[in-house]
Amino acid sequence: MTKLSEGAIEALANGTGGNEAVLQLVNIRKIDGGSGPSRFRVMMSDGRHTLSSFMLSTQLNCMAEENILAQNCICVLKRHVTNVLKDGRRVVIILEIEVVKPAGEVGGKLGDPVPYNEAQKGVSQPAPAQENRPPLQPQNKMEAVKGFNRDFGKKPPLSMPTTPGGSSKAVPIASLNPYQSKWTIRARVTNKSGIRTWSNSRGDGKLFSMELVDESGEIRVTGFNQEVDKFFSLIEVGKVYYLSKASLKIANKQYTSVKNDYEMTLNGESTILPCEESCDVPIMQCDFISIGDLESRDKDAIVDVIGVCKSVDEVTRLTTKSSREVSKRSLSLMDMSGKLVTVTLWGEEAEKFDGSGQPIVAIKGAKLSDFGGRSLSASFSSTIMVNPDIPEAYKLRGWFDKEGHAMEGQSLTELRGSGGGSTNWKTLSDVKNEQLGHGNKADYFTCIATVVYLRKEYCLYKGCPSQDCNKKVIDQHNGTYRCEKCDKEFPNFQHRLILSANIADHTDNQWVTCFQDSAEAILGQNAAYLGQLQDSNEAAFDDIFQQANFKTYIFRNRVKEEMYNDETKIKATVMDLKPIDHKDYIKKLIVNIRKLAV
DNA sequence: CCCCCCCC
Repeated sequence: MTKLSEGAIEALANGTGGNEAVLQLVNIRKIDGGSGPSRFRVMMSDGRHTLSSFMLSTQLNCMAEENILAQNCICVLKRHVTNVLKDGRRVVIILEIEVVKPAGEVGGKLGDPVPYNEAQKGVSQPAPAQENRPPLQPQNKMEAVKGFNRDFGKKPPLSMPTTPGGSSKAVPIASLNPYQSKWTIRARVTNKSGIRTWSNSRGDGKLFSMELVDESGEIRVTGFNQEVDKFFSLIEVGKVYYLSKASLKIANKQYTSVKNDYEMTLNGESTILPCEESCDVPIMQCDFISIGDLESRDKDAIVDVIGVCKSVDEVTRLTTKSSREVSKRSLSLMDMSGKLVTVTLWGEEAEKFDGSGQPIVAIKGAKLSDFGGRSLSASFSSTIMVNPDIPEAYKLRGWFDKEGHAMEGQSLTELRGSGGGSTNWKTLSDVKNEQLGHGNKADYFTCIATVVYLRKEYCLYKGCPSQDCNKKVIDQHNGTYRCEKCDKEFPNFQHRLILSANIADHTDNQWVTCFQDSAEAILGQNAAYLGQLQDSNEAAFDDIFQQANFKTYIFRNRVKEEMYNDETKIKATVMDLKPIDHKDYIKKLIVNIRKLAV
């Protein structure tokens, strides 16, 4: 029998509620979120009182939508903040909640709770303390120390300071929303961009952005034009500021790992003041995932990782496809999963990185790539911390010095190319005999093979014209083309290639799929021209396919098991191909012959 | 109001 935390509702209603209260959900209701995400209002009971002024933070909406939070379920309130409205009423925003008994396993309403209302507050003031129940204590020590949500409305606790010069209190970042405009937060700057300019059809200007953190959460802030002039030079990474009044809008998650549904835009009303006194605002909010778990994450996911820098490469300069010069440095991180992953740093981060002494490196907001299996890229929005002063870092340091240093570790990033590791050369029969690509992960191999057949049917498709989308568009037969991915209609499309090729070596043959770049390389023509030719000159189009046959290349392929109506098949995709460098190839053959001779 | 994430 689950026991509810009697008295918890009264404490929460008075802003003195702690965490870990066991409550029953009495009612949950979706309210119109206007232009923002929908919100859920929740009524909770502690068996004695009910209170309807709970709001689910939007991050937890899925718990309501998936019916995890449903009428009658028993929950533990793990983390919350209290917001005081203009009229003095309090709203309890649920930041973290755990269902300990699902709705289906609870018969009905527990006890006979009556609605708690503000009127009772004055009368029953000391009542809860006299009762025979343990006081509500946060179980988590960290929360007890930081405890910004206890004692709300009494003396200002450490993390809920009085604003500079003033009467009001700083509010937690997690409580910010677009519907309240008069607030001050106190937060630490964890990341600050440079000044960037832009120019497009909608205008031009300059901007900078930064990331802020406090005990409750984090948020991204952007300043444009005048706000750049006003605030950019004031902001220093690592320092704490009071920030008042800015616009909140829905964050576009595509571009950031900052865990907040909103982001902030500085406006003419905004003020930023450095916080001079020392305080316990955290350094950074990270949600580290184990390096071993990177294997199961999707490509392009934005993740936080921490590991020992086992090895580091020299910095190199390279020119990008768009002929930009950039510095690059790769390093290898290992954690207690015993797995290693290659991380690429760019630009200034690459230049200034010092990996000597195998430091602990934490990266917030790294992008997961599927290059060579799994690798990470620390991009402009990432924050790199060397030997950060956080518990995870000390734990890893201790582990590595004691036992981790002796481990070989297993890399998720397959080394290949001339530097570092060796190319995984296979014949096509090896690929089948060794069952490459079977199991959950993809395998990569390099082979020398000859194109023996190209399927010219369906090799061209109408692709989305927007940059880097490439998704197939739907011809609406009214002169417009719809892209489901961009959710837009266009007056045009661009031809893209997806070419099925049969390649063969002396051992076997294999169907492979070539996308744009590799297909263009095989056909020796670009997709736009092929698209044009397909409709205008069939003979010339056919000829291109004839000419492309029986040419030999070095293919780097990826093989992976895929499901096609209940049947698993191995799908091979060409990652890249290049002509044979005969000098290199002969060297390789000589090495192979020597091996046989031993 | 931006949204650049690069290379093998």
